[in-house]
Amino acid sequence: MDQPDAFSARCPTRQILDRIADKWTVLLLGLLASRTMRFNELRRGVDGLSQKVLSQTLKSLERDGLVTRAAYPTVPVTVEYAITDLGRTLAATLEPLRLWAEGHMEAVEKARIDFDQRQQAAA
Amino acid sequence: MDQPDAFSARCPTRQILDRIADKWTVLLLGLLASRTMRFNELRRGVDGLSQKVLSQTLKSLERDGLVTRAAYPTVPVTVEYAITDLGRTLAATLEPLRLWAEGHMEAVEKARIDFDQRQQAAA
DNA sequence: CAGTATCCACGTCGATACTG
DNA sequence: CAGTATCGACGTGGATACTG
Repeated sequence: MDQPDAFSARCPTRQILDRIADKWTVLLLGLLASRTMRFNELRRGVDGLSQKVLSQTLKSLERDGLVTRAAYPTVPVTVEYAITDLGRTLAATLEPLRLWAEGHMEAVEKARIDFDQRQQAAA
Repeated sequence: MDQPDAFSARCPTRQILDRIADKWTVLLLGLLASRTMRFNELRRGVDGLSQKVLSQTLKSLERDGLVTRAAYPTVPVTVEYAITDLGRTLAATLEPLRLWAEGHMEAVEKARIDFDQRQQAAA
């Protein structure tokens, strides 16, 4: 049987990589790794994330077995999102990514300025 | 001064996260981590990646200081893409992501089947 | 070989309004 | 509170053709 290989477009791994290598996935799993949260709590936790995309992303994460959704018949309804064991293993590999972005922000911004100046000089 | 915070839409970190949490970035840096490669070599190495998107992505990676581009005036022209030290630190955090996708592919696919069946049963 | 330029189909996203 | 439905603007991406 074939080895999983993300470099091959036909491998299901490719599609999974596309889903997990996603800004919102990184941030949402980052939040849920610390504790269970409600829908609007997540919405407030991730600035700039619309209700529609949050809803879509959570549904994908649930379908992929990364989070669970629990609805309680209170009035109004209460819904709790929790990370699964599988999701926790992913969150552990995603956290360094967020930390890299935060830690190397200045280096990247400097590189951009240098690059843009070289472009300017060439033109 | 503000702490970098990817959860805030205004922080530059967010934009950087958006660029690095990308399928093609993961795969391209994965290839370049092992050795310097030519344009068409990268194209062949990443199945399903169009010439246009490869070109765009490489330009972004170069601008962000993650890869370097060296053109040699041969006929026809030879262009070598190499990873930088900064890029290497990112590649090191991206590789676990690709490995996670490859390693947990079956678990995710199983979760999807289960989820879809529950949806079916509910409808 | 290593791109760029152009066109267009497509999906994604935000905004808005509505519901149990 | 936690969504869904609809719409329209937008950008992304593929296919194709062309260039130094």
